[in-house]
Amino acid sequence: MAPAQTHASADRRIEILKSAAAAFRRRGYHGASVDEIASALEMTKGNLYYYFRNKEEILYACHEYSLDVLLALLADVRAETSTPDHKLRRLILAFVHLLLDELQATALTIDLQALSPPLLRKIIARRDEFDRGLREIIQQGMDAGAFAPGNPKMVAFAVMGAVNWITKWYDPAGPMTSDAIGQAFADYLVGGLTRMSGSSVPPPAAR
Amino acid sequence: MAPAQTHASADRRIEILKSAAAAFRRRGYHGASVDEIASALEMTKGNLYYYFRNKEEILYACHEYSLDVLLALLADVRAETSTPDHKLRRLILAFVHLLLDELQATALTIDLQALSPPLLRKIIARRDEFDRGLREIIQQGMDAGAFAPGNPKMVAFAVMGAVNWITKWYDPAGPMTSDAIGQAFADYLVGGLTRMSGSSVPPPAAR
DNA sequence: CACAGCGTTGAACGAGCGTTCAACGCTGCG
DNA sequence: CGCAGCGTTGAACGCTCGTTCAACGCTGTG
Repeated sequence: MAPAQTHASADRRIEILKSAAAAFRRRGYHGASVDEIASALEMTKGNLYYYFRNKEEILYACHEYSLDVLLALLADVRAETSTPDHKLRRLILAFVHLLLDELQATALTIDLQALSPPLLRKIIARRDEFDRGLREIIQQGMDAGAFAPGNPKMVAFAVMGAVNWITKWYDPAGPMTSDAIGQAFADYLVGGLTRMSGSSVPPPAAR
Repeated sequence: MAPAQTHASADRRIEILKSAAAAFRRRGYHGASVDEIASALEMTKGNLYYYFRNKEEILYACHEYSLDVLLALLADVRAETSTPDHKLRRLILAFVHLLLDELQATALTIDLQALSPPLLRKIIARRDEFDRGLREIIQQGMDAGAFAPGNPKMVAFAVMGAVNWITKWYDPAGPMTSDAIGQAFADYLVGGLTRMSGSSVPPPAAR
């Protein structure tokens, strides 16, 4: 009946990850204490070690979880049969939504480099996978002439930066809902690439 | 003869700040040890306390220094008598250049929230000043019809995010020079806003 | 009722790190 | 030459925090 759980109460593990992600976002990996993560859940820090081997494994699991979610989204968008600009738009909208409403605004922002090399490599490999997917969409748009020509790698980095940076200023109590932010970002980041007609309008004045 | 120095060897202080900024970027504020900062300069950690009261003051000075540089740039650009799109373009180009070549790729990225409230407030006030300046330029462009209409606050956040994020992936030994990155980002981030004619072309297809 | 084992506790340990400080060498001035 | 003081040293202290672990309660099963 209950959903598949590899070992001990997977739900509890996820609660811990959410608390940890929030703490890591606020204070950074080294700044957040294990005790702080536990207290927020009204458990003792010793108890965390029943679910995770150590603090690093918690960080690793946070990144894994975020990447699971984001790569699933990417696969979803890729499978669509629509134009690159629709794909990019949907990707940004959903990314912002996931980031703010599901991932404790934390996804790819927290200290990757705190991980030891073997774990680090695994995370980087998957993050690169996401990057490549994003670049592919942008490249397709450029090839089709729907997007202004440019370096898709740089554009992808710019998009990722703009979106991930939201973490730094977003205030759930602020005037902008996560939806409104997503719309505004998609408008700017996709609209800015899109050339009016289906054909070749020259790139903007600036050289 | 020597340039103005408030107290003890200002040059030495700046060397320390550079080392600290680099360490903070790699490991984060809490992850970087005072000893690590000192060792990189072949000094002992005790000696750092001759120049700074404590670790927090070093972090504070890093932010102050970065903001000095960036606000000077902003004032410079503001004083120009050119169109908003030229201003924005120049701001981005120079920001990228400063960030990568002068500020150890560290500017606004390092744990602000590690600062105690009084210091934090001072930094945030100046960062907001920069934000306001950026928004103002964007607003002017929208008012003049040179930029597509939108929420200038969101656009400003997106630009700041894209640029500051460079820190996370930039590799001085990589294929892209800081200049090339600046060009690519300015093309995308400004070009994306710019509407073709001087007048009112409707915003892109997507709603 | 007895037993098993999962989830939990809280105390204790040990390492790392920020910070302090008394003492030292070096440089330049009187 | 002797003195003053700046810049530097390195050892020591104390606190925080990650991690360990033996012991405990609770729940459900035989």
